[in-house]
Amino acid sequence: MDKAPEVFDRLLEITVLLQKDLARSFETNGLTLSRTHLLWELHRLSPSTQQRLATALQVSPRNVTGLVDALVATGFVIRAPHPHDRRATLVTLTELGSATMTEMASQRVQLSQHLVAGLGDEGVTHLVLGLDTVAERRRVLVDEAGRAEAPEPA
Amino acid sequence: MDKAPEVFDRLLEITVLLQKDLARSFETNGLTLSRTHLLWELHRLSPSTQQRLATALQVSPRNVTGLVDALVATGFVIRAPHPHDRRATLVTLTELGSATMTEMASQRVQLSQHLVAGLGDEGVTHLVLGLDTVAERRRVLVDEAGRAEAPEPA
DNA sequence: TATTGTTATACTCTATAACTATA
DNA sequence: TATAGTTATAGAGTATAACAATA
Repeated sequence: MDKAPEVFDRLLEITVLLQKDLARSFETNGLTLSRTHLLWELHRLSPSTQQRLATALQVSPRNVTGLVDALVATGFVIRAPHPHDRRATLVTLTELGSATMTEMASQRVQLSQHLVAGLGDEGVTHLVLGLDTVAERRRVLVDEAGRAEAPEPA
Repeated sequence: MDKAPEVFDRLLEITVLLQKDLARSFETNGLTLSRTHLLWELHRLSPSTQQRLATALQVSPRNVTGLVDALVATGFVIRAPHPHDRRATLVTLTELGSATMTEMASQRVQLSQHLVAGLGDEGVTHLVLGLDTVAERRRVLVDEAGRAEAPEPA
């Protein structure tokens, strides 16, 4: 009974569903998945240039321009000139943006606890260990593929 | 050291990365994530009406029309009239589509095994148990939210 | 010369609404 | 009357390329 072959499919299926759940819940706040993702990174990165956000999100600078435009229009962030580099813009969370992210952080903690309810401390530890292993192995694979100049995993 | 609060974030992060990896590898075959998703469902559902695909993918019928158009144009599927219902269309994998999905299935098995390498049989069992628990708990949450008529998890 | 962000352009995914042809 | 699929329309996300201002 080797269950390894199914791991990837289960991981993908669960998270696709969770993402759709999330997207639906964001709509309530007038947010989309991509915009929320940016906001979430900004929550960590404090005031940040768009360049930095583009790198963090692994997305084109042009894309960030559009997302920030929308978030400015809806009042979640503001643009301000960079104090030392007049080419750059600093994007900052407004109070609304900040409050929304704080709220979301606490909802995520709650959600996490719901999701693992019934596993027990040991079960959770095993799950996290498993997820970390997967993340690490993925990184190794990507590195190898990158070095071979031939992206190949599917 | 309660690790439960992080479970959701880790799950999301890993799968977002895996999805991007996947999308990149699909490009090699002239496929996108959504089109591959449809192909993957079709691999299970044999000849299928577009309506059924729309339900399986949780997507609008109009959307399926577009995806199938693209897959027909690139030779992965064909449309054929439904034998008993002249309103409906049956979508079927071509040899190319079928071969591509078979190949992908085997690549996913390989990828899965890579991803859990180092965990050991027991570790894998724990991981799968954890993922199943999460999936089950999510289902319960969605049901509850649905009954309360107020989608609420975040 | 290199970098930051923008305008221009284009493609994909997605949705709703109105319509056609069946059932 | 209800269902299967399409046309029409629209908005969001994404990318590349060309360009402006600045470093």
